[in-house]
Amino acid sequence: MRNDTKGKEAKAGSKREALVRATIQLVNNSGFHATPMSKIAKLAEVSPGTIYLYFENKQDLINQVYIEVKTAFSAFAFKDYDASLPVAEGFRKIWYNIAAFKLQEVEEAMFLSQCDNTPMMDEPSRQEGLKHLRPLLDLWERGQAEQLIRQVSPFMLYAFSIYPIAFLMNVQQRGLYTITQEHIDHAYTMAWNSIKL
Amino acid sequence: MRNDTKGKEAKAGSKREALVRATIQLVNNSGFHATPMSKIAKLAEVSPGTIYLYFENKQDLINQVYIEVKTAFSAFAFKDYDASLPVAEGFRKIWYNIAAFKLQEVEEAMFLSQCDNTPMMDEPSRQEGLKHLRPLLDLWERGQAEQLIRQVSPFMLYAFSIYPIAFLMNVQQRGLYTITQEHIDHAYTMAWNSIKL
Amino acid sequence: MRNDTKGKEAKAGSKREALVRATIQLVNNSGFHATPMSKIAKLAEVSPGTIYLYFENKQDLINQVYIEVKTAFSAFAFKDYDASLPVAEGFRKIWYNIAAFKLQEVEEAMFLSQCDNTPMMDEPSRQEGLKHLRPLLDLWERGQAEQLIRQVSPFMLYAFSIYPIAFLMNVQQRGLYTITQEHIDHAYTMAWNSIKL
Amino acid sequence: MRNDTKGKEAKAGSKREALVRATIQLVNNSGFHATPMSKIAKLAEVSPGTIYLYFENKQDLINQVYIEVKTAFSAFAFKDYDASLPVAEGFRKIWYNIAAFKLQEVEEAMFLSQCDNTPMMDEPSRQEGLKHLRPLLDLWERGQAEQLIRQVSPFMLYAFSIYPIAFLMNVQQRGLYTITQEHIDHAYTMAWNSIKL
DNA sequence: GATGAATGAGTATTCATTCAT
DNA sequence: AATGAATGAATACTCATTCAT
Repeated sequence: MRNDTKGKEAKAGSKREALVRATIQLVNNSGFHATPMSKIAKLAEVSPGTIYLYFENKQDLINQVYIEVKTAFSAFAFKDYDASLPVAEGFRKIWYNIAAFKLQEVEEAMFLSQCDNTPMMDEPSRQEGLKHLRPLLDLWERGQAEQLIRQVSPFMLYAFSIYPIAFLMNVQQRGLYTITQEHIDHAYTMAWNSIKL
Repeated sequence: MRNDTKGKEAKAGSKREALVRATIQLVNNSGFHATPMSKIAKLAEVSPGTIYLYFENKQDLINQVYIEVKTAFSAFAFKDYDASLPVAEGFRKIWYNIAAFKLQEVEEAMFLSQCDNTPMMDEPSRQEGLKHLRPLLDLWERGQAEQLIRQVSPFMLYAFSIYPIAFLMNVQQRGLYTITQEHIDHAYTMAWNSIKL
Repeated sequence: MRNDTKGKEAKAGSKREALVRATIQLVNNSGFHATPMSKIAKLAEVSPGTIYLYFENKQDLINQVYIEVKTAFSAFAFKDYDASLPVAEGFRKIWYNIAAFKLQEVEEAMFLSQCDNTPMMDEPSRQEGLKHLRPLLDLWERGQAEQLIRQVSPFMLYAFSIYPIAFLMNVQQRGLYTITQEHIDHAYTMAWNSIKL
Repeated sequence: MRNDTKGKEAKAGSKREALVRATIQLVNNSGFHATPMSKIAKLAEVSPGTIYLYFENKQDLINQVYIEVKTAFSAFAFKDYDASLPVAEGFRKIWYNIAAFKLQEVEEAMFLSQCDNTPMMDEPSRQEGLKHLRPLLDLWERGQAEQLIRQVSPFMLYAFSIYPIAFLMNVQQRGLYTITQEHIDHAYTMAWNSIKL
């Protein structure tokens, strides 16, 4: 059912897509430098040479994948979010969105986590990725103006309210811990308690 | 003036030490797989062949370095800590110790952070590294029994009170943020607020 | 404005021509093996696949280009030459023609020079190219019969009277030397002095 | 007789030497870009990786080989030459030396010829190679001052008296022509006739 | 005829590891 | 213990060639 239809249904761009998916998966399992291009090609059912039709080189490949996943992440994070919401409600919305992403879209989330904690990413792409958080930063600023949020750097707010979710995801991924809806609700409370005034 | 004194001042085992230091530094800058053994040897002023007198292979090298740094970390974390201290005081002590480590011993801290967020470490070594946190887990258990600490998994407590420090360190390391004593005090409050009942 | 006119002005066969021109230019700059087919196609504003409509493969491509340029060369060399001319006059005519070719049609001349000094050409094509010099060899034979030209192999006559022009062209091409009409006249004298009796 | 003694007699530097010889031979037969490093290694009976112990990369390899062969060439060219000799005698000496080199040390000579007529060499190395001809240029200058040599650029003198030898070598190498001592003497006369006043 | 996406064999180069000294 | 020259398997990337459209 795959080979026979490949030429037809899998139109333009499908190979690029397959490569992106393969990259995420393999980098998650082995890390960037331990993942050969040939393996990526094989998993994507594509010739090694084909990679270079869509990406300039290995670095460009993860750069592009990173941007793409980061974009998907923020789309997810701000889904149904409205900047006119009250601060507490807005934060709750975003926080639950991010938690949902990290715990459902595990592959993507793990990939981002590795990119963000490793020297494999080059600085320009990292900067590019940061931009996407703008609405959250704006929300926090508003919250601080309204005396609802602690008067500390957004880095600090992020560290204590968002970053912990990544840890929980990692731990669950390694099979050490299983996160239920109740856990998530607890986690939200802890996040909010740490940043609220 | 270098060669002639090397043999004297740098007794037996000094080469191992130099290799460990070199590994930490280079892995921080480039990642595990992007760091060649030859570079490690060069920075340690040692022949490539010598590495294999002290370590079985590359994987064994980072494994050993990881354990070593993790041990140093916990020694630091529990310095002057006494299990008979009241919970709040005990936590404060440990938390400030860990923060001091992360912000002063940056090289070691960054190395651990990379090990913990990357597939470069094998599972046994990872497990080995976890053991060192025992006293903190005990403290939390006691705190929960005394109704001082939230009734959630230690993973959750760790995620919201300890893990954020690593983020702050990363951000400072990248030159995006400078952490003062005042920031640390704020951070402590946020950490405590998130886990206290 | 490019695509719509291509089909009109550049009738059939124009693509082949463009490919030949592109090949000459690129091989001059980088050598045969350092010139990818894709680059040739790009410079000729043609698809890579199109090359194989006109040429069997890469080797066939330079073979054909070589023959073509060699043919153009001899047409140039024997322009206005008449086998009934006196030997000295006939040689002068041919020599100046060749000099003019080498110094005016630099692209073609450099291409030939590279083909003749490199293992990139296969022997059959090389032989094919040699045939074109027949009239010059005949002239020399006549000159020897008339005791005007040294009794040595035509290879020797060629080496000392014709081959040097290629060197001058190379040197001028590299910007080390500029050749004026006066230089050419001197060169002719030197050529003639070396072969005359 | 080779394998059994390899480890002993073939001390330091022997591998480099073998690589240089292999490079000359293979580049002569196939050209620079058509010669894979692996083939060079195999012919030199050395591992591919070993090449990079002695040479930075492929370009550095031919650069070094070129300089080395060019140096051997000029040592040969000016053997027994004494700047105090009369011009005609000095030129005869050098010319015969060069002819001897080109016709005896065919491998080296062919290698130089290919380097000098191909874009494979980078400009710095080419310049470096040129320096070696100094004594010949000095001799020509003196000859011009003494009204013995034509008042033309040394490029022209070289083109007509030295460069032709390379052509004869090529032709002989291809099996089209066999050069005897008598031919050489003729050639010398032709060379001298072209540059003398 | 013409295209250009796709291929996969081939290439330069790197690097963990060994071993004779 | 220590060295470092040597290895060769592995890797990123290129490019001649094909073929479905």
